[in-house]
Amino acid sequence: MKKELTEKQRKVLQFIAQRVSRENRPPTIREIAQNFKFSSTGTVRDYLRLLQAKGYLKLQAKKARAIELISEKLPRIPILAQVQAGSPVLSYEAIEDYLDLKQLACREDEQIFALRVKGDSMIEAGIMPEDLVLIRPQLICENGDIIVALIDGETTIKYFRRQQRKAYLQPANNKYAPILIKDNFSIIGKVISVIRKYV
Amino acid sequence: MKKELTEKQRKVLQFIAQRVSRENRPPTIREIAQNFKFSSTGTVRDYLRLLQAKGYLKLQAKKARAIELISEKLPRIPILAQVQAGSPVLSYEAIEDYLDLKQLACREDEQIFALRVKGDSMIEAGIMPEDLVLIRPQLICENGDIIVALIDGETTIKYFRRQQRKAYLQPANNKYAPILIKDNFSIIGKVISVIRKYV
DNA sequence: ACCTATACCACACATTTGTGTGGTTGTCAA
DNA sequence: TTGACAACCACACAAATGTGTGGTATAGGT
Repeated sequence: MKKELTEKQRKVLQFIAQRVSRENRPPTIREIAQNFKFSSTGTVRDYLRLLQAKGYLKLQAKKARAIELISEKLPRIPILAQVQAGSPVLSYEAIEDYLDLKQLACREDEQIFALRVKGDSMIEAGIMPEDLVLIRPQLICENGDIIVALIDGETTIKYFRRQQRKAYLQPANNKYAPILIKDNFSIIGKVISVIRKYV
Repeated sequence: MKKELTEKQRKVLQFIAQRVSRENRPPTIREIAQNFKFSSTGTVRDYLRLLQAKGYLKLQAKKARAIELISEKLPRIPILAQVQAGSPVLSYEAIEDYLDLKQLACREDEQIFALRVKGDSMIEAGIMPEDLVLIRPQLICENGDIIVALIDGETTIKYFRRQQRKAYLQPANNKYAPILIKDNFSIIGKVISVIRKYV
């Protein structure tokens, strides 16, 4: 079922994918023609039909911008199991999975939000200052969760630890001591993800 | 500049946003009319112009499906500067920015890929085992970059350090010693991002 | 009573856009 | 040499689509 693409065909497909990603809508046939300096719309139509025949996209007849990309065939961010010498060859065996950025934030109906980390209290858990942490709001949490809590009016990110009848907010930095939870405390949510960007 | 929407106007905007999200392209005027059972395209056009005037979207004249949503007005993942008590109220002042997952991987024409981290050699840089690191392939790098390199046939993530005429791969873990770069060495790319998911 | 805004409708029109027909050129394998 | 396929072009046509003009009805404010 899966058929290989020529270099040119791949470029056409990639152009469409870029447009969808950047402008949130597919290009028209004439926009594609313009990009590749084709003087005939027929050329593009032939490409589209070919790409459709090979299963890379689906066309809706007589609709404007009716190119539906088949997502499983799109260039995505592959998670590689192993890297070979030279330029990273994307051989089939090496691809462990694909990264889906959308699913980082899970469901759309959940009110996920992000916080920028201040301070080094979770540094031993790999949460560095200036990292972004994604938070799923929830009022209860389990022992060992990394949570965002409000204590004495201040936001803090810590491990949640329960021992016998007591609960603690525990930093991941031996410079700081655990905080016994008493009053003036509320849980904001659970840290579900950490994101860091370099430069 | 920012003006409030009526219930109906909000529903029209929401419908457009849903279509963009689900089908990766905006609806046509007639598709909107059909959804809301408007018998005239003029009705929809009036809504669109109104929404444009209020800053919720931008129309491109005489183009099909040319509705560009103004993203800052759409529900996204907000990066909060401060969190208030109770459920996180998304007050205007608290929102520092919005998280754009797409821009994590930068340009699409770059062959970004991801690796799952094995081992604890970069743990003091906040890169933990099982984290995903996004890699931008490049053959040269600067002093201090965190890079993925192939040394003696093995993939490794380290700091790249240059001193006088020598270059080292330096772990971020004092259990391990820096590795002097000699032969059998090639740079795969630079670590541009770190992503961690809990549960 | 008058003005403004929202929320529609009907219909014509022009442009955009997809589609069909019929080509050319070159390569590669049978 | 024939056939298949990639990679194009020119041009006409019809359908999809946005736009313009000119309406009606209702509600709220002044």
